[in-house]
Amino acid sequence: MKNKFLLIYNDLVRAIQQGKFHPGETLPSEHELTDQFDTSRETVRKALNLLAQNGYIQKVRGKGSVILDHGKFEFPVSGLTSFKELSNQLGQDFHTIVHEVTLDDATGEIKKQLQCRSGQKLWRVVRSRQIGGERIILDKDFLRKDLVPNLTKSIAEQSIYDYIENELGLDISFAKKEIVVEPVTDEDEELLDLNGHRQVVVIRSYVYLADATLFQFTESRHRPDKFQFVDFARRTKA
Amino acid sequence: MKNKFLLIYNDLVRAIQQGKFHPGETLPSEHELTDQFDTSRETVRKALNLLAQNGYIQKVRGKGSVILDHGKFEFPVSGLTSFKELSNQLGQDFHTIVHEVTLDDATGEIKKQLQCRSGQKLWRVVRSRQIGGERIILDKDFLRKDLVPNLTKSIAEQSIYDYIENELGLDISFAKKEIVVEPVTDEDEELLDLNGHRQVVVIRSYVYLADATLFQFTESRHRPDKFQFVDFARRTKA
DNA sequence: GAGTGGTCTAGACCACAAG
DNA sequence: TTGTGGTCTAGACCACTCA
Repeated sequence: MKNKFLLIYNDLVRAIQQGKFHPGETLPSEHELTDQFDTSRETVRKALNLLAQNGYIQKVRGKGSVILDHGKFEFPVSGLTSFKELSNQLGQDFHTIVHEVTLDDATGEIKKQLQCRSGQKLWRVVRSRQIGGERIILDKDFLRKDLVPNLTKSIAEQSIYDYIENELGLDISFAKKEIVVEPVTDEDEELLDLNGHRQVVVIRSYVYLADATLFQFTESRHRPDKFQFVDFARRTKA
Repeated sequence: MKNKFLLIYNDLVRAIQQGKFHPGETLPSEHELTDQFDTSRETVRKALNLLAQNGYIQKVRGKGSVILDHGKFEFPVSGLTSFKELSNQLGQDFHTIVHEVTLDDATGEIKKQLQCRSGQKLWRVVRSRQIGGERIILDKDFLRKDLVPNLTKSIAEQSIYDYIENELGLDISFAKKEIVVEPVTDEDEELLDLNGHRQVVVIRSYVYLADATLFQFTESRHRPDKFQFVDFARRTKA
């Protein structure tokens, strides 16, 4: 970690999580933090803006940076968290079942969605996620072969994100998601323990790298009674 | 509009929406924009960071600010958009039916969620949202009476957000949301055209003002076949 | 009036991409 | 090597809150 503003950010997050500051209280002023961290005010402000973006504080002009009650909300399925990170956080009884790791030609809808040229090869990965003995989530991933040359069942059993970021060194940057509810398919029936449910919650994600190339499309199908999505949204100014 | 960086932001958004820049192309460099807008580079960067946050561009070191295909995704229920704004955007056949505008004592779960003192009065508003002749959404709002002294059926028929922001001058700033799927209640049966559906998608929102006071709790219950949520998420750095 | 955060400046040096 | 964005600085002035 070499970025000064990230150091400050992490310091403050830790301090808040350790309860050194309590919800409703204010952080030290920007001027004080500037002195404490021996830096410039703009750098402190960069760190504070990150804290605000992530729901730790709310900056109030004339008053200070107010600590928010961040802990009240966990973020189990929010943002770009991968399933592996999730299971670590929740520490429950998780298991991944890999049904398919194949290499196909890009066709039809998927091809259009991934903006592929003709002849582009795509990895197709199908996995069930088992939680507490029940298969709750069906994940169907499509990844561009030119960006991810090798993919094995064992990688899919661990974390594909881990592999992509740490082994391949690709930088996953942002995603667009759509959440809808749809009737169950035959595939859902086969690969999930639906418990009589006739609909699933479907999260379709388009995942981009830091250089703005779209490289993955994921369809994540959740049994509705186990689905939760948490979101923290700041209002965009006109 | 007096903020220079917002001026630049709005200029660039307009230019992108008008197709003066196309997806995949890059914006003029920060140095060029600094000259064009006769400002400092940090101010240009503030505007560009806003564009990136809102999914218009992706900044790539060494290359430039790449235009993203923003238009492919509409944002019908994302963020803090109110129902009124929605109907304007979609230009469909919308109608709001107000069932209840009452003043209650804060009690039980709601009281805890809004962090109220004893004796705090709360507005309780119940509305159905009719789209294309069908009652699709049931909105139940709870607002703090001390912050919103007057609320009428006619305000509830228009936009409560409008009233709060433009009439009362309160500054709605951010919200925490939870999305889950739940079985229908008797109230849902009565106030929605469920069309046989046995479950609804429930969005619970906690809405905060700019000074970090929590002032509203909303439960928005959607018929699943008409529900859609769209999200643009940037990865948070460690 | 003192203290807070919000905006803006004019420079500097660094890391990365592409020719 | 040139041009790009990323970080950082040391100041300035403004808008707001609160005593």
